[in-house]
Amino acid sequence: MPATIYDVATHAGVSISTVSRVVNSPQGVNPATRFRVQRSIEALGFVPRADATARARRLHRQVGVLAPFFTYSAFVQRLRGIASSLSDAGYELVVYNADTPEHIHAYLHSLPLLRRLDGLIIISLRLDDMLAVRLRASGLPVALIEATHPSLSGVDVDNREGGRVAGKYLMAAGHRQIGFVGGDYAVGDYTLRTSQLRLQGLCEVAEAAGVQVQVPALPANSATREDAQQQAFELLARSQPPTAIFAASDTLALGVLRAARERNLRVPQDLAVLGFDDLEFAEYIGLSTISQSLEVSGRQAVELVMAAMADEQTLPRHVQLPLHVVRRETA
Amino acid sequence: MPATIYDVATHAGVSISTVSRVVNSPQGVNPATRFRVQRSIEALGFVPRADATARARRLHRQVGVLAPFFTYSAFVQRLRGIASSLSDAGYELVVYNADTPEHIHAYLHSLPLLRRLDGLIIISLRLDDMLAVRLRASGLPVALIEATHPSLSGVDVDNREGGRVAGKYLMAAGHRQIGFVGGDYAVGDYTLRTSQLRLQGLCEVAEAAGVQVQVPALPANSATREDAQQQAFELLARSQPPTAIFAASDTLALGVLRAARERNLRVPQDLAVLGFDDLEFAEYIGLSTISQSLEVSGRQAVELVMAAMADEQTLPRHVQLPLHVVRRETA
DNA sequence: CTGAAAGCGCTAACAT
DNA sequence: ATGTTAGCGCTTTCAG
Repeated sequence: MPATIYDVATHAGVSISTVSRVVNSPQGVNPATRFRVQRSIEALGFVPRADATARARRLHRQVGVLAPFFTYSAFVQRLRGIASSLSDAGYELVVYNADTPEHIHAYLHSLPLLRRLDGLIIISLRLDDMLAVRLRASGLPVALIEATHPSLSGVDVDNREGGRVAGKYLMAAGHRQIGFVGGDYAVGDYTLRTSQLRLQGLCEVAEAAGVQVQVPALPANSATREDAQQQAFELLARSQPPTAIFAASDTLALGVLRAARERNLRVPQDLAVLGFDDLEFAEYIGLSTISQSLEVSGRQAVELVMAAMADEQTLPRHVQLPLHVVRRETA
Repeated sequence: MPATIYDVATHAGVSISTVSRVVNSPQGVNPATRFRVQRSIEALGFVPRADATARARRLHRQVGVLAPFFTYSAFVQRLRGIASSLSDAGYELVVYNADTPEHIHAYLHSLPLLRRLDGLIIISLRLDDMLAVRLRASGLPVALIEATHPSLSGVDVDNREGGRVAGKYLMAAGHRQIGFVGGDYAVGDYTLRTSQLRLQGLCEVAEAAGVQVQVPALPANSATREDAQQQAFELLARSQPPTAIFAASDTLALGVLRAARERNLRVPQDLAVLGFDDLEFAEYIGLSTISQSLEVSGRQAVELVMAAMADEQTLPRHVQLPLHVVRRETA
């Protein structure tokens, strides 16, 4: 059994308060006593147990991340930012995998009551007003990533603007027939419709310039590479196929690339392909894409929860990250 | 403030013990009383606080994962398996990102003493005897992934055999000049040398068949795509370049693929490329590779820690996962 | 079947 | 400067 604060106190011939003090505010204790206690601490290998400390302080030094987990690789990128900021701040990261609406619901309702977390970061989940307000009232500091809500702090990007940026970029390269491939990952009522927004942005600028946007007839209610491939096949089979395709995510772009290869289309000469996200593999495969600074969004979210943790009354803050196209080889 | 067990007790006119009983072992409580208490629980929205319960039970329902985090995407795949098994078992997952030897050291020494975790899964870290024995003695149930040690449970694959499998596969396809591209991600003394082992396996079977293995002159002390690309360039510039390259990981294979493209080599006609890991993107890009069932390894590790948690005295178990080649388009 | 009371290992007033 | 003591919110003997 590891040593407790009582063992140290006995060993050093002082009270537990003194031991606690030399651990937490050494300056307030007599140097001689402090030294003696420190020796005892080392001799016994004493380390305050995190749970006992957490309980007494009512501070757990853990923040949670709730997300429709590995279904979408952008998650990992954001998590990387979260993890490193959190660890810099001396907090642990606990991950809640929520792939189904039921799981999400359960977590969202129990997490605040369990009181094990100092803060919670919610990724890529649309929250309705009731839930947002309830979370806000629960006392558990929250920050959103990708989704936003007036009553909760959040980081996001302007997805519609992302679509515009993509459209302008492709038009500037001379394309007059632009295809779109998209789909959102569905998690019931929590589903975020970023793909839709990106399409809207694309349409806006295309329409203004008199350029055609071709959207697959297939329902875009999924976000896998396979779906994207099918969508691309459909587009490419048309009488006047697009010369460029904007995919709503890098993962989907992979499907488009594959479709192009199977149809023996050269990229970007025969078909330009532009993704969205700038995932790690995008650089690897030379995919041109719209970067949304995923890692930064994670860091920002940590700042936001921290702010909420520091002052529960503080007003929600919203930050919008910039978007920019990363030109590589596919468009 | 959320309701406590005292509030419920008062509300129902019973003692806290009774409330605790209806929550934890309802069958031992008079149905009438139980019903009354249950009504109070619902009325007050009582949920036992996880930290208080954890403290009283000395069971936190959290297991940690320590790994040189996002440096290697195989991590994510394994984490997926861990996360889902853990959540099935009603445990939370806390992630410790340890990119530097210092961090790793610090975590390995503090985690057992902090006593916040019920178990720990350590990924891709070589532990020396002293550390392994110390961990074993610490009382914190541990399971290793990718590394193994006699005194700790672990899941791994036979990396040397992986190299053999790769070599045989490539030779069966007729290759007589096989290149190798490799490198291990370095984390000081904790560095695992799987790339080396895979190379050894390759050399074994190649030698036995009188086939040349070409290894880059560059020191392979890194594991990035860029390094792999440089290594591949070097190999391809030789007077008798390899007709196939075995990359020690899928990520490295990406670099080889890139090098091939820049040299205008058709894959697999001019150059066959075989990876290792079977990461998610391998399927996307049609990369032939050696699968090592990453997700399964995560699930297995959870089983191992759970076993260790159930009985601290239990002997360490070691499981070795099978390897198989996944034939796709690059080899 | 139910209640009283002793922990769990700390921190943080409050005393001295 | 240091010690005493009351929590923190549960679980779990031990009595009754």
